[in-house]
Amino acid sequence: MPELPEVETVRRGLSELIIGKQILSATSDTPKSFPNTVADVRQFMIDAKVTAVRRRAKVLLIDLSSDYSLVIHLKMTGQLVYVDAQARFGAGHPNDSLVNALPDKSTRVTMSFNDESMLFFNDQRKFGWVKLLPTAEIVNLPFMQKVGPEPLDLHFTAKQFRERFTRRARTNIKAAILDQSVVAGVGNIYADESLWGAKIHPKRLVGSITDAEFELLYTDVRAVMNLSIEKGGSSNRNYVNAEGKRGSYMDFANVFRREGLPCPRCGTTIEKLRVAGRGTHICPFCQVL
DNA sequence: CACTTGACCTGTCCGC
DNA sequence: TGCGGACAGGTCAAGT
Repeated sequence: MPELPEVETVRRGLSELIIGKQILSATSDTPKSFPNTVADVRQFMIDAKVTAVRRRAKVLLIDLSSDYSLVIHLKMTGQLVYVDAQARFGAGHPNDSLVNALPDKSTRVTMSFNDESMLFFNDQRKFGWVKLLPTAEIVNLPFMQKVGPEPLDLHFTAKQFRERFTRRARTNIKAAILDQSVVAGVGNIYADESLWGAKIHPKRLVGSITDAEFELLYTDVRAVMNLSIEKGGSSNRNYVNAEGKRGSYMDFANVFRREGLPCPRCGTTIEKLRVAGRGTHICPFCQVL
């Protein structure tokens, strides 16, 4: 899924597309994907206007004028795709190949707005979810309580970054950096990319990593995420932005899904291994145990 | 507590 | 062409 840069890309897109619009309908055939009752939807969602679109870690928050919010996690294969009235009804719209097919068999939630535009939550694997909750209760959710700091926060320092890892000293760095309670938003792609950037082997124990290496990792996590946001995220398989378009970060990836190809830094053949239960890509020359 | 593994789902790809 | 198994961007609930 969508890691921080992909969710941020969706957030930015939706901010431009749905703020101020009034929700006319919201339906789902998949209770697991959208557990709220019809009565809740009617009372707190229908006729409400979108007031803001926010993000915390990999969670997207759509605030409504009812003081409720849609809390959305895309997990592995979730998409939020907006379709405007012209794309729905007009012929030859530039977007039509991607958005005219909606809804499709992976559509889990369908919403419509007062300008005849629509928003679809699609999710092939059904791991993701949309939940309608009072805005004030979001901070009390268990995930929100324990999630770590935003790595792109201007006030987040390298020292704070390093100190977040002390609790996880006895595990490997890949497992630790994927742990959302350590730092928010890093997933499998950006874990591999940033560890390559900092020349740290993903199996290195956290306790063995030096301050200088943490400084590099801090810099690379931020650099990789900023670049990916600039490129509209990574479309490894399913990911698309709010307009149904793919991101291009994978064209700039150094190791992720590049096994068998040369390391851009030294030319050594990139290898794939398994670390923390996840497919993991390294340069065996740049990243040593 | 910290750490590891399996479960949740659907779809695709790869080897036989 | 079919079938079985591994694997896929994430998190949780169980185990130890």
